[in-house]
Amino acid sequence: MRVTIADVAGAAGVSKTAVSFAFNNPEKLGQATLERVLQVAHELGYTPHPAARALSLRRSGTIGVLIPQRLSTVFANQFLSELFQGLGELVEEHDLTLLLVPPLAGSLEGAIRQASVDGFISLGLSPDDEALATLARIGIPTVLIDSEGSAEHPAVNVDDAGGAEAAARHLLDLGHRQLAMILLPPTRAQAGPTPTSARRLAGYKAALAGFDAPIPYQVTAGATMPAGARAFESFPKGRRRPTAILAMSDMAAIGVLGAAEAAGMSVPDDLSVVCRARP
Amino acid sequence: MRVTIADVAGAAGVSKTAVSFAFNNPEKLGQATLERVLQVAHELGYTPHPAARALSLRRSGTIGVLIPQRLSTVFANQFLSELFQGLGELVEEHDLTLLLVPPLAGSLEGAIRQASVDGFISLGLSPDDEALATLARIGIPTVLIDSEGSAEHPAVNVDDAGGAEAAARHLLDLGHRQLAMILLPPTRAQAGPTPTSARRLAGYKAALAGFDAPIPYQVTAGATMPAGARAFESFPKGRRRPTAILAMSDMAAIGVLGAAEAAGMSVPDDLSVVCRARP
DNA sequence: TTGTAGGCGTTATCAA
DNA sequence: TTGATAACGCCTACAA
Repeated sequence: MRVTIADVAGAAGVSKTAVSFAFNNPEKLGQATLERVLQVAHELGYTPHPAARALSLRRSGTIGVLIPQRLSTVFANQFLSELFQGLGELVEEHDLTLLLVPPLAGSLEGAIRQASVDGFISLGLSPDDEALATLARIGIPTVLIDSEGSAEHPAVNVDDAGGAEAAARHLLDLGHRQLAMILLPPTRAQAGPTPTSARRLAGYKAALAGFDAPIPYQVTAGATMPAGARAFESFPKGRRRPTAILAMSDMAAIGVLGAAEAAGMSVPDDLSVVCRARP
Repeated sequence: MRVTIADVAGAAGVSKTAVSFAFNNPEKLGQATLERVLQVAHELGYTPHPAARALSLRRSGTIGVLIPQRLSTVFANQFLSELFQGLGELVEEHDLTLLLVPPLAGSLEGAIRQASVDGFISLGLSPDDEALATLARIGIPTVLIDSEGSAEHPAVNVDDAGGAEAAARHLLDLGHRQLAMILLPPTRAQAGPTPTSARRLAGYKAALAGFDAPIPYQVTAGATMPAGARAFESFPKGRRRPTAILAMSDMAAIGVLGAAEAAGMSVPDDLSVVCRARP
């Protein structure tokens, strides 16, 4: 049986209040009482029950991270990995803990119910996901990352357009005029370019608007090395051969590097390649 | 204000028990009542308070993972990453969630107190860590990974000796007789070989015992590529040149690969290299 | 089938 | 400074 505050109070010959104070408001207790209570508590191995504490304080001290993917895929993802590093440092500063909340038996909503958290951080949840509505109804503060914000849920997002524009301008500033863009493929869910792809493309175009360069060659490639290599093969040859590549996917860019090397080209001497760390 | 079970009961015109049953023992309710309660609960956005539930059920539905390192370092570690993949799948099967518990303000003990968990999995905690004693006193079931087990705490560990023996035997079976071993360096904390290094070395020796091979060349190298390259440089030349390497560190092994290639050797034609995925 | 009441372990209010 | 006592929100015998 777990040692409760009453056990400690009994053993130390004081009231439950005194024991509680010993842990939470030590200054409200006499020196002698305080020491005795703490001593007894330690001997008995007493620790406040977190759930009882959370219930009473109406605060659990943990932040939940809503993960729409399976937990197993999270750790392989470079972007998420870095995100967690930052989150980890941040919550630590505030004496909080992180609760990773992947879908429970396929459903995020079920998982949300289980989780005793003070707030959620949601990763890339679709804006129309049921879970977000649930969260709003229950009234748990939630911040979105990588998805469209809404009235009840503020969002933090990567500046796709700005980043893309900076990347493109960098190449143009270097003097490159024959560019090639490797775009992200549409996802299965929806036809047409993904919002991310569209925003980055807009950024590229914004940069180009300030320069007198021919329209860049465009090709779509999945986020894999072979896809990147195929994209490289598809580039125009001769005069219109691109001298710089804007790749939206890291993996595709790596594929380009390999293909370029195989073709006897040197990066960055013969070819410049820019990409993003985001998948 | 959070919607409670009483609010739902009031709105639906039933008792709190009925509402509770609707969620936990639906079969104990009449069809009509059940539907009405569920309907009202949904409209009001009611969800059982996890802390209250945990307190009452004496079970929180989450497993804590005790991480002696800072959370930020965890995601960079290949071994831990794979471990989490497995853990993630496992807890999911049982409708549990994983709570990552890094040191809170530098102290694991403080973090343990915050965490409302049914049990802990501890990663590489030193057997004499205060936190383990605390855990035992409080009485939270705990399993150790990567550390010595004890009476109160069972442990799950990598079979260092067995794995090393298998690796060495594999090379010997391939016909190699001139082996080199790249051992792990002692940690700063203690002089002499680490327990891991010692167990693997014992495994290597056990394999060698069954073969008529000269005593392998031994060199110690840190878990870095340059250290591996230096180890390669230190190998004997000529007749006693090793034809196969047993490396205890992946990174060192990669260093060996690079150095071998630079030296014009082909792997595995001129040299065999075996290593382990564990850091 | 439904309702009443007590307990889970803390914290916090209010007297003493 | 200390000690009862009432929340906190839920679950669950037990009784009706």
